[in-house]
Amino acid sequence: MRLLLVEDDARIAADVSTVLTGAGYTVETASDGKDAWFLGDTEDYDLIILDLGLPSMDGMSLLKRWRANGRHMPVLVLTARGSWAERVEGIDAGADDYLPKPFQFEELLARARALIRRSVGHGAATIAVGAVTIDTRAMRVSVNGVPQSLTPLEYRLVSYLGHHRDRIVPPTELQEHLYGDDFSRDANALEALVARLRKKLGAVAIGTRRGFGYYMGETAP
Amino acid sequence: MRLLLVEDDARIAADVSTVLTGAGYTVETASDGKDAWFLGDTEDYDLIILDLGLPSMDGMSLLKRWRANGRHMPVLVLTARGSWAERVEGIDAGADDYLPKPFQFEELLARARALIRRSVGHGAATIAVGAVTIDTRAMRVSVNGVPQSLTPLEYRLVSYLGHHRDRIVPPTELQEHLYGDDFSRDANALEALVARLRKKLGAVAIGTRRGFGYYMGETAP
DNA sequence: CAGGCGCTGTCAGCGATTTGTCAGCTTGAT
DNA sequence: ATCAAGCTGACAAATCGCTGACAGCGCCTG
Repeated sequence: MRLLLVEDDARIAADVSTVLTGAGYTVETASDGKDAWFLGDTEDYDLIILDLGLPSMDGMSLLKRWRANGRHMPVLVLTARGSWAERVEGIDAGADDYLPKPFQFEELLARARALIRRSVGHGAATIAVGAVTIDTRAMRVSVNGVPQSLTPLEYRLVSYLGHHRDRIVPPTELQEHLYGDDFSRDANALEALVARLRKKLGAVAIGTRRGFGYYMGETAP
Repeated sequence: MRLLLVEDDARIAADVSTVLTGAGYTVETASDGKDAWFLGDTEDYDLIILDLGLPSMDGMSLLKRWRANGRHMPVLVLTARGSWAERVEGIDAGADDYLPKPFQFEELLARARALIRRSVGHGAATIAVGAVTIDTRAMRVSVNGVPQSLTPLEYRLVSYLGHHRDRIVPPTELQEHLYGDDFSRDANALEALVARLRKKLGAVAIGTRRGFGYYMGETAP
């Protein structure tokens, strides 16, 4: 984990840095606003610890400018104990957490852990099979990077096949998944659906094993 | 946005609930640990506000059990002003933020906003999508800089879609977050609401993906 | 307390899209 | 070569979402 500590008081910076390093983080330090701005804007940190009241650019503007530039890393703001109005401003400027000075190092560490823990695990759930990519979060499917417009039923079908890639899925299983317990449909409905899908995703995207079912990906001959 | 407030003191619960509702949230309340446990474990909330010291199960265990079950919605913990050691414990148990009582309602709101926007992945308090700008702090929406007067329900809808921009939001999810557990309404109520909103924000502000849901922003065809 | 107003849910009808069905065709296994 | 499984294009039916109108409700004002 890589942290940026923005703090102008050299002694505090050294102390905090020591504690953080001791806790297993890689710590870089910026002592003035310009450095901080540059580093925060160009480098990737897992967390930035930002002291308000810096020379050459105040911390609040720094934070606002990072956010305006679309930087989403977690930021923990350190500040002198202030009024709640000040805290509200800091939070709305895009701070993720706020710690009044003086603070216990344990509390700093706990909050740092919490922020880092929260920022991971936002992984995009996408499945890629051949040229086809399924973004399950956005419910969007693309072929060679080109987004396709699928109907709800079509999407459910690729999604199911994608989740069960490299496996032959029997038609009965697909019917069950697509239509639930509603038996009324002709067996051909599924075939027609597959045909329409292949037209959008490319003929090779979905394979047929005669007598067994459909599949995406690789299956033993 | 749908919130769960866990608070055993009925008067505090009523006050806080009123404030939150006024700020445009859908608020549900649990007054004891068992209810809270069940709701937090089975329902989808954008934020849980948790008072420590409940009858029948204390807040800290509640939080730990949710986390152990893999629930990672943001949780804001309310507690009597305590030692930093207690705060550290709360944070390590999985709390996302911590607010000592007594507190100013503005600060509660600011922290709630911060947690919600962070959990959906952006840093700033205003959300801009196309011509539409949502100021979550002032609860104002403008189109091309021109402020619009929205009804409370309309605001909740844009707000939710804005927070989840570039993502298709299924109608069921919207119903849940607009109406809470009161699911008595006709599906058409939502459609009517969208129609009214489009009349104010412009037809292109909110997109429809037939069979999937509504969205703001880019979800290329 | 009455009246008015704004908000929101319900209804009914309309297009447009999606999906099932049918009929004929292609393909692969034996 | 034969036959059944699977494919495809066309058409019809079902579904979904949009809209304008209306009504009930709560709230404010006079």
